[in-house]
Amino acid sequence: MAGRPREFDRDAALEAAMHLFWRKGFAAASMHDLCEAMGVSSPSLYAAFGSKEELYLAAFAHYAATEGQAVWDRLADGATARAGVENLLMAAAETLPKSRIAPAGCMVALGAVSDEWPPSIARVVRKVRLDLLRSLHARLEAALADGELPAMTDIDALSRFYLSVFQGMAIQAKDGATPAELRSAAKAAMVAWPGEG
Amino acid sequence: MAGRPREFDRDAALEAAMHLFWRKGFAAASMHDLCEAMGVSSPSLYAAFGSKEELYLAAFAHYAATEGQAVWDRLADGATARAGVENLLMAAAETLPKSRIAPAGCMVALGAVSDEWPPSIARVVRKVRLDLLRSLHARLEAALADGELPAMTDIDALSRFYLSVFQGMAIQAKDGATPAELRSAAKAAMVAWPGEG
DNA sequence: CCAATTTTGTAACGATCGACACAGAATATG
DNA sequence: CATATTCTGTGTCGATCGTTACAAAATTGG
Repeated sequence: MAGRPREFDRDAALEAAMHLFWRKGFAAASMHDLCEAMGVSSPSLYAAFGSKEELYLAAFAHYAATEGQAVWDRLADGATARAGVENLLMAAAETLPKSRIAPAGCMVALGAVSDEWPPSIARVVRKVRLDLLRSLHARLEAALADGELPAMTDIDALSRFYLSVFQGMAIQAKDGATPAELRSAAKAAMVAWPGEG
Repeated sequence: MAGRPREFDRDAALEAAMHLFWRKGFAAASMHDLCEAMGVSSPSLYAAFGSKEELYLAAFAHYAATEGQAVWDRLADGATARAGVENLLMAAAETLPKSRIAPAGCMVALGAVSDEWPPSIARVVRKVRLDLLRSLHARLEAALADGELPAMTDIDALSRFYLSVFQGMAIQAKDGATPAELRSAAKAAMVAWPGEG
C-alpha cells in the first residue's frame, strides 16, 4: 500500500462543492466551476468522488448531516411539541436567507423540484424531504399521546402544514426575504397551533 | 406582403411548450424535446419565437395568464378576505397535483428557484412571485380597512405566511401529494386567521 | 406566368458539457 | 536504489446543447 499522497483536503473540497451546489443547483455547477471552487483538477476529482452525480450525493449528504441537521434538531428542543416546531421555524428563518458564509435557500427543500435533475439525485432528495415530514409527524404524534394536543387533532394535516411553511420560507429566502420577514411569517404560522386563541 | 403561410398553430405550439417547460423546467427541456412536443422544426420555432429564452418567457406569460390567473383570481372570490384566501388555497390544492391534463407544481412558485436559470428568466419569474405577495398584501390591507381584521394585525407577516403555505404546497405537489392532503394542510393554515379559536 | 416573400426540412456550425487517456511526479516498500 | 502504486496536470474525446445556412416549397401581388 503505497502511492503518491493526495495533495488536497477531501473534506474541505467536499465542503466547497457543497457550497457551490447549494448556490447554483446541480446542472448550473459545471465541472469547470467545481474544479475551480474545490482547487482540484478534474481527474483528481473523479478519482476521489467517481462522477458529478456521486459528488453531488456526497455533498448533499454532508449538507444534510451538518446544515440541515442543525436546523432540524431544534424540533426536539423545548418541553412541548409547540416549542419544538416554533424553534424549528425560527432557526429556519435565521438560516435560510443568504449570509456572509452561506447561500440562500435549502438544498433539501429546494433540491430537485424541477425535473431537470438526474433521477438518482431526485430520488434521494425527495426521500429526505419525506423524512422531514415523517419526523414532524412523529413529534406531533408524541404530543398527541402526551395530551399536549387535543385528541381529535389531524396530525397528518398539521405536519404537512408546518412542512409547507418551512418550504415556502425557503423559496422566499431565495427571493431575498430577510430573517425578520421570515420570523414574522413563522410567528403567524404558530397561531394555527390547535387550542390557540 | 406575401410568403408561404405558416403550417402550424402558433398558440397550440405555445401551449405544448408551456406544458413541457412546466413539467421539466427550463434547462431539461431541450430544443429537441420542444420541437418534438410542438410538432415544429427548429428553424420554424426560431422564426416564430426568437430563441429558447424568449420561448420560455412567452410560455411563462401564457401560463400566468391562464393557469395561474385561474387560481389567483379566487383570492377575490367571497365576501371576506378570509374566504378569498381559503378559496385560493383550496383551488391550489386542487390544481397543484399532477392530473391527466396538467403536470404537478406551479411555474410561478417553483420556477427559477435554483441559479441554473438564465438571469433574464429568473428576473421575470421572481417579479411575478413578488406580485403574488403584493396582491395578497393588498387584499389583507383592504380587509383591515373594512374592519374584518383586528387593527393591530401584522399584514406583512400574514401575507408572507399565506404565500409560504401556497409555495410549500407546490413543492409537496411535486413530491406527489394528493389534493386531499393539500386541502388538509390548507385547512390547518386557515386556523391561523386572526381572531380564530 | 413571373418575381418577391415567407416558411419548411435537412444538415451542420461552434460552444460547452462530463469524463478520461496519458505521462510525469511523488510516495511506500523491499 | 528499484519497483509498485497512487496522485497530478495537460489535453482531448464524443455527446449534446442552442442556433443558424441553405435550398426547396408554397403563397401573394403584378
